[in-house]
Amino acid sequence: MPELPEVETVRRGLQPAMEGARIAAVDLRRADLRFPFQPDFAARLAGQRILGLGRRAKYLMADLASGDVLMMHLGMSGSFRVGTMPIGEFHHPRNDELVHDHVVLKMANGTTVTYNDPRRFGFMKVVARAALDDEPLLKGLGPEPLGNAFDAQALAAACAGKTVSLKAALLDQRIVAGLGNIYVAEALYRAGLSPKRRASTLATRGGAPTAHAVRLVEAIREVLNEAIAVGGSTLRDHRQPDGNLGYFQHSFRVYDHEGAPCTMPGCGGTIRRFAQHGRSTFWCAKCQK
DNA sequence: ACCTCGACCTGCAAGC
DNA sequence: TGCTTGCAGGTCGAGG
Repeated sequence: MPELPEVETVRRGLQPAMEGARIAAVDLRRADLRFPFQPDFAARLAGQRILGLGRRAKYLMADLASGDVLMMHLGMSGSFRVGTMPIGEFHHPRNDELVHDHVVLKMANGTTVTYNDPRRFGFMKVVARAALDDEPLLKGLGPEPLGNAFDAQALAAACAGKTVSLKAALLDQRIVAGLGNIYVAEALYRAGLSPKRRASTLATRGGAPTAHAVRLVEAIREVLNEAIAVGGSTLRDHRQPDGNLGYFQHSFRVYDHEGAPCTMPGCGGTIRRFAQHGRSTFWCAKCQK
């Protein structure tokens, strides 16, 4: 799924249809996604005006006039459509994809916002805004990688003493929130750091950031900003709500590039793939140390 | 407390 | 052609 740049792209695409609009009714097409919908889920949405649509990590957060917040997570294969028109110039939904339309928000102005998720790893949940600080799903989340709280100091402190690999640390949403398998690979490559390196090597014994930590923070910020600027990455499942494809997949330098030559100037290595923590890691062993 | 691994689900592509 | 296998952008909870 959708990592931070894709979720942010979805947020921006949904904003015009959702912000300021009122939810007239909610059509729940099944009782559960990753877990069951709350019994009062639809009732708490019906009739509510959406004041704003935000994002925290990979969660979309719709602020409702009632004081509730609708949290939405796209899992691995979740996506939205606005309206009933075929989505975009590149893609027309097939009938067998419509069976995965699980939630339809019927807005008072007549438009519909449809959540589709074949694998159903995504979910939605309503939480009182006043209770957000105690929300278990948000509680342990680390800083936003594009926010002020995320810097080399913070990354080093979070990694200090960690015996896990750098790859595992960056995928850990408690350390930094929003990265996934693609952008971790791309950031580590740009920073010239091995995914196998121990996370603790980003900090000195005193816990201060090393030069590696500084480089990595810059690489993370850079790759996320570039991806957001072009609408995220489009793999087989994901597309923007307006149907347009993201373009960042054309800018992948290592992810899904097994066997390709390393493009770092003067490197001459080859991009390799191996399994790490049950997921594919792509990297160049020659220039990532 | 840490860390690893399996589980959750469907669809697609590659291999036989 | 059809079957089987492995893989996919995430995360949680059980177990070591």
